[in-house]
This record gives sequence, C-alpha cells and structure tokens, in this order.
Amino acid sequence: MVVQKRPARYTLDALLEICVREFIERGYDATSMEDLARSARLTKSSIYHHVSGKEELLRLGVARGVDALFAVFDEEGSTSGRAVERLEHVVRRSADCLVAHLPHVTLLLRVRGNTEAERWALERRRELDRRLTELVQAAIEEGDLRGDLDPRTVTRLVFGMLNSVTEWYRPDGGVTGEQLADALVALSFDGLRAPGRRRHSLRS
Amino acid sequence: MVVQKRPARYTLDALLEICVREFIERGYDATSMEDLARSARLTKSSIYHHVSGKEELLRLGVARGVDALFAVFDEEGSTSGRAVERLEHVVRRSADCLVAHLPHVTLLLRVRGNTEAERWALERRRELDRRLTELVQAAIEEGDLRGDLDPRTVTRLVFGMLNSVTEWYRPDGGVTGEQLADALVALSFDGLRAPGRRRHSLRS
DNA sequence: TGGCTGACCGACCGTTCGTTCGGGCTATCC
DNA sequence: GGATAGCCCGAACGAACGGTCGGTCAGCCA
Repeated sequence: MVVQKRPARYTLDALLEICVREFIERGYDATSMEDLARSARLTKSSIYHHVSGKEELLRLGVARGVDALFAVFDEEGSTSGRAVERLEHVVRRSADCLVAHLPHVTLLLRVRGNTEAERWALERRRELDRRLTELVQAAIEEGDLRGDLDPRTVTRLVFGMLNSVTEWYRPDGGVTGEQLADALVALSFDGLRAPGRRRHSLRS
Repeated sequence: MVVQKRPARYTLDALLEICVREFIERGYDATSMEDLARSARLTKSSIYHHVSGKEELLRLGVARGVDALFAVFDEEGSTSGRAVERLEHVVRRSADCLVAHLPHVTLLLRVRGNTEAERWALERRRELDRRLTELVQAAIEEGDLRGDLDPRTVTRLVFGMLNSVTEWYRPDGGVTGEQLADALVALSFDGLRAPGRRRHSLRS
C-alpha cells in the first residue's frame, strides 16, 4: 500500500517547475545539479529520489510543452471550417497556450538536439510546423490568403513570430494573454499598416 | 618586425568561423574546447595561441553580430524620410544583414547572459529594441501605422519574426535573401490576408 | 648557417560535473 | 512499539571540463 510517510517537500511537478525555471534562466547545459539543488533547497542527491537524472528533468519539461501545443490542433476550431478560420484559431489559441504554459514551451523552443529527449522534441516541433504549413497552403488555395508569398516561408515567419513571444513575454508585464493573442492575429493577417493605406503588390 | 615564418593554418577569423559554427550547432556551453579543436583539426592548446580562451571566441563572435545589426540603423534610409519608410528600410535591411551574417547573428540571439560578454550582448540587443520601438511609435503618430495595437508589443513581435529567421533559414534552402526580405516586409506591413478581404477591426 | 620566432603539440593541472551509495530520520501501519 | 517505507542527506566516485606548461619544428634573417 502506498502511504504518505513523511510530508514530502516536493511533488514531482513542484520540483520540475523549479528546475525548468532554472534551465530557462541559465540554459540547460549551463545549469548544474548543484544549481537546481540550491534553488530547490535540497541536496543534489535528494533530487535523484524524484527523477533518474538531469536529462529526465529536461524530458519531462519539454514533454509538457509539446502536449500543450499539440492540444491546440485537436480543438474543434482547428479541424472544422474554412482553412483561414482554422488558421486564425490555431494562431490565437497557440498564443493563449504559450502564455499559459510559458516555462515549458520556452524550454521546448530552446532545445538544440544534444540528447535523445531533445531530438524527440525537435521532431515534434517539426510535426507542428508541417501541420501549420498545410493550413496555410489550404487557405491560399481557398483564396483567403494572398498567393504571392511562399507558403513555407510565411508559415515559418508566423510560427517564428508566435514562438518569439517566449523571449520577452512576462505575465506581470502589463499585457494580458488576450491582448497578446489579438496583436498576433491582427499582425499576422492584416499587418501593421493603417487601414486605407495598404499596398497590395509586393515590390515598392 | 612581424614576418610570416611558417604558413599559418588559421587566421583568427577563419578559426572563429569554425568555432561559431560549432557553438551554434551544439550551443556554447555544450561545446567543449576539444570539440572546437577536433573541428579545426588542431589541438586544444593550439587554440590558446590564437585566443585567450573559450569566452573570447564567444565575445568575438557576438561582437560581429552586433556590429552588423547596428550598421543597419546608421544607413541613410534609416535616418531620413517618414518613420514608416525608415521602419520598412530597417526591417528589410535587417533581413539582408541577418542572411549575410547568419552565423554571427544566430550566435548573438542565443546568448543567455551567463558571462560578461553575453550580458554586454544582451544590452546591445535591448538598445536595438529601443530604437525600433521609437520608429514604430513615430510611424503611428504620423498616421501611417494602425493605432489600435500597443507599439511595444508589435515591435517585439516584428522583431521576433525577424530574429526567428536564424532558426530555420539556410542559404542553400531555395529562398534568396531578397525573397525573404520581401516576405518579411509584406507580412509585417500588410499581413497574410488576400487583398479585398482585409478586416480593419481587432475583434472578430 | 645558426639563432630567433611564430605556430603548434602532448601531457598534465585543479576543478567541477552528473551520479551513486549507505545510512538516518520520521510518520504511519500492524 | 517495532517494523516499514518514503524522503532526504553527506561523502565520495570517475569522467570531463577549461586551461597551463615546456618543448618541437619549420622557415626567415643576419
């Protein structure tokens, strides 16, 4: 029978939260187990009671980020309706999701492929990229998006703008998640230019 | 008198190029001096003949990236004309510059502030961000950019989209620097939506 | 031709890394 | 109240780290 013996200082999730924060601040490789232990007010060896090692902490962290992002594509708004509406839904909800799971998604977007866990994360990101590209392609074919830009390129740019949010967004920075999602959708679909002054051709 | 004794295998720049490439591939912290030496076909100790240590390689690399980006703001097109035109010039030329100095700029955008050199690089990036924000603010006040979005937020989003290019762009990937710059400017200013279908209000 | 110097190397330094191990403490169960 | 199991600790491990040191070797100049 599993019983609570002594009140544990940490659940796995609580410890993970702290470690992910450290990974983000210094970078995974620059963060030592001592750093993690100090931040959690534990000893190095105690951490091994909760996880098998440093890499598992990374794996658990990025997996949470992956799960959060993939969930957006399973929502009803991402699977039915015109492609352009599905695309808008994905962009908006991805922004929400990014804000809601900021640490995990940030960690996910920083992996470089040095370990098995990181390579798995990179492959999952590529899959997201593929799905987004399909949406853009479909929306162009349905005539709702301009056809003078390479779908692959604009997908990466929109995705890049979306993901760049992890580089600067702070929940207490005066910008709500909804405002951010609005700005992202507005910029992606209609651009910066003031209404009535839009250009419709590529070259100046 | 300084004379060439034996033909040196490396100039500082040539060695730096190799090291920057390694830093980008694995990340600075995950790259050991042994990795660098192996990639340069030198021994560890030989590298210290050219530079004072690992951190100097990082410092030299990011400095080149900083110089390249700042040069854009000193160009004539960035200092005269309407703000919206200066902004477009900066975005377009930053894209060019990013493609032309891809490795150094990529390295610059990855630093996390662990060393003195990295903190200096972060400060310079913040300065670039400030200048771009000023441009956006001015263009809104001149009535050329929509005023319903927070200048700070859209600056960061456009900057983020621009910088995200380092995450995927490859010179041999079939997209020229000019095509990329076109797509970036088109997306930033006019958005994805097909002409004639634009929305002008924020909310759906 | 012989000394000098720039370029490079092999061996090794002290430190820090991620991880392991044995054991101690404490709250619960029988 | 003894046994048990969960949680945590101190000490230490081998490996890998960035960096140092003395020396070798090739080519130029006096």
